[in-house]
Amino acid sequence: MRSKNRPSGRTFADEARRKQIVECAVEVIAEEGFAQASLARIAQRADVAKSVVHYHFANKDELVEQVLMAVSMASAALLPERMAAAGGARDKLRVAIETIAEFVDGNRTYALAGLETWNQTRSLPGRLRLVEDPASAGVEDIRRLLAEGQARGELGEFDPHVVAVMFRQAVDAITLEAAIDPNADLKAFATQLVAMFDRVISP
Amino acid sequence: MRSKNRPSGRTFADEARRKQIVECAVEVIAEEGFAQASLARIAQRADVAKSVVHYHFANKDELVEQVLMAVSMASAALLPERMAAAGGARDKLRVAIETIAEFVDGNRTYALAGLETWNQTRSLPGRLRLVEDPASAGVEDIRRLLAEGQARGELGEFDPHVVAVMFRQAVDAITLEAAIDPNADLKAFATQLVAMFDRVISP
Amino acid sequence: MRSKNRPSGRTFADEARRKQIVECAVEVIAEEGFAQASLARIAQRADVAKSVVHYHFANKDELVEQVLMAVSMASAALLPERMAAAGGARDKLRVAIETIAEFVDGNRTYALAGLETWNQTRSLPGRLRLVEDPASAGVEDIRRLLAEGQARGELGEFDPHVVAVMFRQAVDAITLEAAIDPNADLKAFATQLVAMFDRVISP
Amino acid sequence: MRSKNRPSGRTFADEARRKQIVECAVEVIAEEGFAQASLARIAQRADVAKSVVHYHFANKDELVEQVLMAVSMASAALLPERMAAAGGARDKLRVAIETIAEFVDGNRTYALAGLETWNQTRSLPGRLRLVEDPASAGVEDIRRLLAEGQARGELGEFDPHVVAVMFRQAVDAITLEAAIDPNADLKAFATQLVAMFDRVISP
DNA sequence: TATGAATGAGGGTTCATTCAT
DNA sequence: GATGAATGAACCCTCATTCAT
Repeated sequence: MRSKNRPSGRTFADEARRKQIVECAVEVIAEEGFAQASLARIAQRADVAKSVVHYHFANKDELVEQVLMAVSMASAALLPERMAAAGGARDKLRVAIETIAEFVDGNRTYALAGLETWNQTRSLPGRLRLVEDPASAGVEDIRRLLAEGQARGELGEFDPHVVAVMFRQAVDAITLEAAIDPNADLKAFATQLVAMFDRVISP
Repeated sequence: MRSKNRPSGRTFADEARRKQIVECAVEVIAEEGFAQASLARIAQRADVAKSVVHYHFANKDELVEQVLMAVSMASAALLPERMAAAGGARDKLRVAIETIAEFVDGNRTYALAGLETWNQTRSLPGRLRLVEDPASAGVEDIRRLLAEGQARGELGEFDPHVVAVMFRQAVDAITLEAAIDPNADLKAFATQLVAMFDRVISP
Repeated sequence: MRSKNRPSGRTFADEARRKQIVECAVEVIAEEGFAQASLARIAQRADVAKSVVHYHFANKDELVEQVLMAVSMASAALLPERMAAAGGARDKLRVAIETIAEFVDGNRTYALAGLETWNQTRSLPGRLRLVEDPASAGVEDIRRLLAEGQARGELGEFDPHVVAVMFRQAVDAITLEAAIDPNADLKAFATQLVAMFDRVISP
Repeated sequence: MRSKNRPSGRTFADEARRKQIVECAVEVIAEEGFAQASLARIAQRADVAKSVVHYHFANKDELVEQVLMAVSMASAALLPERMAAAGGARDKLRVAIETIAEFVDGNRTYALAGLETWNQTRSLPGRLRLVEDPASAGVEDIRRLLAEGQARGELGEFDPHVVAVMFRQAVDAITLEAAIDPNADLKAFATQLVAMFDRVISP
């Protein structure tokens, strides 16, 4: 199994196949749900044999991990850059919400797959996590951003942990909104979220 | 199958067994995850044969439905009464959050099982819902409460739908907090949530 | 188990229950097929508990045996008397066909249940027969009737065994005809059968 | 599942395994009865895992369908050709009976499996048929043959439907004769059947 | 008498995984 | 690189049967 023996020495073709399979997994998960996303179903969608999936991924867990990775990559593509460009903590939070909403809007499949997968593989006591929370930009990062904003006097009084957690929940809410109603106006939804968080963290 | 022949005329003993099995299902779901909660695993926990579960429940869906019911019952026991007793919309929201946090705190297993089950059975396009969202007290109810508060001039300017959605997310957040950290101080968490929502909806 | 301990000392009520259950079994078998006729389904139809069936019958085989018996009894009620009243072998055969057709016509449920049950319990090498062929009045009896008719010079030349076998098949054909087409004119069908057999066995 | 992806593009080896499994199913059905022919039992006889059967057949119905097909193929191999070669209707009927008897004689397992399967899957009101009656060469075909013979003046007076039905019953009778007595002289049995039908349909 | 409750064996089916080619 | 074939474990479910009450 290449993926185990020389993790960094993969062929281009290799890499392409992997990406294709992950892509198909994302689609199946988003459209039919995580529970329905069997290897057979994914392979069928990729129009390859079931064993091809096992040739490229050591086991299903690795594929799921890559799905999470792929979604994480895709969603976080613009985020750091844009947040860095933003002025203060308030602006950064606004930009984060808007960017994520924009991403979800343009990549509903990825977003929904990420949420589905994340929910189904959430760390339960005893169950090991595969990767870090992909879609939420990291609760801890946000918490720190908020705490620093408070320290700088830019933000008002509130519990940074709770607000950071609710930020992650807001991200999920955007995706859920998209899943429930394919015609939902996510931009407007995001605007209202920004307004809400702004009211919470303003001095 | 009693559950088919006389759905409303169940024996005490019958009902007791059903409750016991539902209880075991709740525990397995909470501790090992919905996907791991096979009938075999649940029966094993109840220390009965697999077929006993089928004797008391027509099929797995009925059992899952009862799990959702049980959680819903348990969580909603005090909520309506307390909310009715509360003064205005702000107070009602505060009471709701505090009551739910109190419930989750005292019934972490139930709360987590509810969230797990709810996530796994969430309506995907094409998938039918069994029962209404149990843990969240109904987004629509909250939205109406908020909208009426605004109409009365009691509350400020904000999008009632978005805030209602975030209220549901807050409820989930409480449960997740409890799941992630068994020692989490949910009362404090709830207090901060109340503060946050209060800032959002105040005039 | 009464039915085992004192086979001839059954209560009236006992006997009535048995008959009722057998009757329900007949109906279920005829309407839904032998394979679908589980004890649960039969008990449900009789509006009694599944265990009641086991109280009155040692096991399922005994119930099936009784079904075969009941059908046999019902179908053979008039046959011997009418055949005895008939003149020669040709007349006896005619009367037999007509009587059976009449019975099937008036008791399609019984007839179909008999055929279904008989087919499913037919003696395979290794499998023991429960009772003798109920619906067909006995191939051997017919063979003897035919052979004696030949010996007496009343009938022509033909193989009594083959014709007897085909007589049994004719009986089944009547039932099948009724099963396939609920509006089939069995009387006419029987008339044609009589004509056919008459041509075969006439001198 | 090959059988789903490319139904007409099966490998040789694939086809061989399918044939082997069908063959084993035929044997189990013939020797132990249709009701006893579970996938486990069939797989056991084929000396493969139960899941192998599911790899080659989508479900049990497809396997049963193939059993019916196989029996049908085998039994009808020579029939059309030989009947076409026969002169008139009387000759065709004679050839049909003799050919079928010959087939049953040389393929008792197939014949019995066909009869068992056919009986168990016979259309009850509400039950769908998988394929057409395999073993009986089609009642309707025979009826037409007879009616045309009558129209041509080649045959005498009789009900073509009833005689066609009895022809099918004769075919079953041959198989049953073989099942009841492994040493039965089917050739002689067929000869007598031919004589019988000849007497019926001759002018 | 009657039955509610329980059970183990077995049913068909799906699945992730392995392996020879 | 790729895959067809096979597998065993586990899944949900049905069944005839038993037994205490």
